[in-house]
Amino acid sequence: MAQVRPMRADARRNYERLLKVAAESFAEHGENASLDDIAKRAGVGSGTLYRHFPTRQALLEAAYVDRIEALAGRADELAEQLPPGEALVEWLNELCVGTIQVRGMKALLGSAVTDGSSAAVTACGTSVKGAMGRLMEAAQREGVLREDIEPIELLRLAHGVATASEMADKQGGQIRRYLSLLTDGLRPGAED
Amino acid sequence: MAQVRPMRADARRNYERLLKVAAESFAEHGENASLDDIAKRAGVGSGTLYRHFPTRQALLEAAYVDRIEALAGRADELAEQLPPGEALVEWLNELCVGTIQVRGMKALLGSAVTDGSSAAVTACGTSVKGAMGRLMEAAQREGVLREDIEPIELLRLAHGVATASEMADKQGGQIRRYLSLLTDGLRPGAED
DNA sequence: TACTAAACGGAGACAGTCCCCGCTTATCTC
DNA sequence: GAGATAAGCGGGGACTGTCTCCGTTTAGTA
Repeated sequence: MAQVRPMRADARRNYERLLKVAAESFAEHGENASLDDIAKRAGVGSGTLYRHFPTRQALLEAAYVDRIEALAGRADELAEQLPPGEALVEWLNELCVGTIQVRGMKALLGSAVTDGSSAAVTACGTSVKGAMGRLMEAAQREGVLREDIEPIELLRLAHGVATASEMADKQGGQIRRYLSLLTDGLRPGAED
Repeated sequence: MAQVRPMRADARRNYERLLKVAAESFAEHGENASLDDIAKRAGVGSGTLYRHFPTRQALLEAAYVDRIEALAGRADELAEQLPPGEALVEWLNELCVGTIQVRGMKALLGSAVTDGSSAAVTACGTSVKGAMGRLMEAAQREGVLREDIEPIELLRLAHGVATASEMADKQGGQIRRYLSLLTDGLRPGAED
């Protein structure tokens, strides 16, 4: 392991400022917030922004890692409080809510489960995949979830459900409805 | 009804050229193809493009209406050839394939089923909704599709499935897989 | 042929991305 | 503390794209 010398104090300061401003900007303007504008608001030149975060993805990820980690943590919390099947559904719901309501997170979560996404994004997707995997295994042990499905597949489907819900209602009011259509299937008799 | 005088010959010519070039460009570069570039390739100024098609949506729609009509027509064809349940699934599959493979159509179909989309787009979505409605009714009459679901909901879910499939594989190789997860549901025993 | 309204087209204002490179400054050494 | 040095800064500028405005051209008409 190569010794990494610590960041220079001014660099660290700027890095942190950028992260803070970026989170605000993405929340306010969505994933396409102007990067030059973020740099300006943080009081740095655009060169500085692009040095710290070479791509929009990189900045997006850095700005939201903690939120995503929290989401992953939430899975284990739910697993303790609810029976496996319900915990899974509940977490899927929270995942979809986050996807829709926290602007900018959709792109991030999306690319985390997309084939061929960058290694950097993969790192951030790993904990979400792990969380999903744990919930699914528990549900499968209980016999309430089919065996022939992978965590990444369900993550993608959740993203799809979020997309569908968003088309119906920007606030995510249809998430539970569409989620239940997915869990129950389209055949008759599935209606509760 | 006000008499609409016919388009001037040069205007009509340009209109048609633009449409042709636009379809090619969207196919090649996706929904974000440069509009100025389309104008250039069609041999007209950008002013002319924006006069005929005030927004990207308008151009996208005009370029793909025939394809969408064809898709709607395909529904009735399938309805004649297959039992209702299969016809529905088959059409959903073709819908998803189109959504993914014909670049530019995703945005269009998406906005057609989105709450609050423009009147212009609504017109183009109407025939798709009609086609979906007919297939669903037949399936419901046969008792192979739950009763408590609307055409627009299934269109949105199909869009979601297409989104999910696209994340797995840009070519749409997973469409049938994800579609079957939707139709069968996530409970055990649904695996065929 | 001459008129006129319809239509054209491209210059230019604006916004965004991203890189380059001369300048500044934090940190280390003595 | 003073000086050396490389890490880091920052904004100018090239580029790409959107979209409008308005002087010019031309199809259709009489």
